[in-house]
Amino acid sequence: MDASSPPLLQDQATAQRAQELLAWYDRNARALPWRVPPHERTVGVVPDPYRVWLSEIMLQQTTVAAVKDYFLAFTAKWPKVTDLAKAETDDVMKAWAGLGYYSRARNLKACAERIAFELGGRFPETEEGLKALPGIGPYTAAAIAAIAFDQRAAVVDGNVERVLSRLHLIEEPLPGAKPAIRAAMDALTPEKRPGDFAQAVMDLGATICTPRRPACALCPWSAPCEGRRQGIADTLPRKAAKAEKPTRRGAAFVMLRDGDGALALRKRPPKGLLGGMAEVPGTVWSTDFAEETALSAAPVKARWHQHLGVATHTFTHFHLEVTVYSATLPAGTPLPEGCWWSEPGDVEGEALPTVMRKIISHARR
DNA sequence: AACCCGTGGGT
DNA sequence: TACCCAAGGGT
Repeated sequence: MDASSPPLLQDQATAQRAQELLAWYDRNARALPWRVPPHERTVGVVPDPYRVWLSEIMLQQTTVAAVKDYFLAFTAKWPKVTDLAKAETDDVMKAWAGLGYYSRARNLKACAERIAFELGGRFPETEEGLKALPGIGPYTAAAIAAIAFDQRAAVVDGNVERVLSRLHLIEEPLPGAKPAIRAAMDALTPEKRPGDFAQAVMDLGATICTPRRPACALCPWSAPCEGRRQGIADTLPRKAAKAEKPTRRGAAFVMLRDGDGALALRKRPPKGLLGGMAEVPGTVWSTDFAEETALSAAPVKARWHQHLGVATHTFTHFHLEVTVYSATLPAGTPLPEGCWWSEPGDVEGEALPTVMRKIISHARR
């Protein structure tokens, strides 16, 4: 189905349903740093596509609360897409550190360069054009097209899946239910204010139609909601059971320079887990890590001290336990290839993912 | 198509 | 505590 053409099934009841949600949104829209509030949009204020794009990338699988400060920091540092395009990749990775899913940061930089240097500094205004850019998939392309360019696009994220699976009592588990949900959103999305409509469904999902204990009494779609009528709204959408997470183990070697306490770091390979981020040198993380032989993997000969316990972290698909060793090296000790010294005041600003900050912190115990 | 890819907050 | 989940994309 082509979202750019009007839906054949936008009958009167469907149109009214959309208008009821927009009216709710006019009164209840969340105020967010990247958003133009509905009352300003009606006066002709249009959101900056750069800010819409940046926020949408940051919000991929990431909560509003976590994104806010990063968004403000990025837009203060790089006010326009051309600023971001001209930035050093390392600086972008440092600014992204802690937000997770680091391929987003690399794609963000690549996308900014494409727009600044190949597209004359302008974002494509269609879903198709947007989706051709790195880091922009079906959801993000639709969201930018609708929010920044008033294109009628079916924006489907996790909120939309939850709200519409309840509204229409779609009981097929995800991801199988995606086509039906997408069709439902397409049928519901109005010609006018498609961006506000998308954000309205998302706000509804975030504040009323929540995963657990939805506040159906406050919902503007309470009356037509089939899931509520059947009393099973809070069980939808159904999802396939997920595999359990194995535990991987490894060791990390915290090298401190005698005198100033500088910390030795190195850069991870550009792709894969924590790609392109800084790390404390260590072993690979595996399910059959041999604790006894860990020290033989130390990057330099030194008096290694093993810290009690382990640093733990949980990734998307595995748990991690890291045995932490530390040593103080005499100033002038040559570092292994690829390592650098990060001085105490600089460590916080390095492109260190959260797991590495935990490991460094553990070395103080 | 199924798997890989982070993190923090809520329950 | 352990699990769920969040404005998903790439391969």
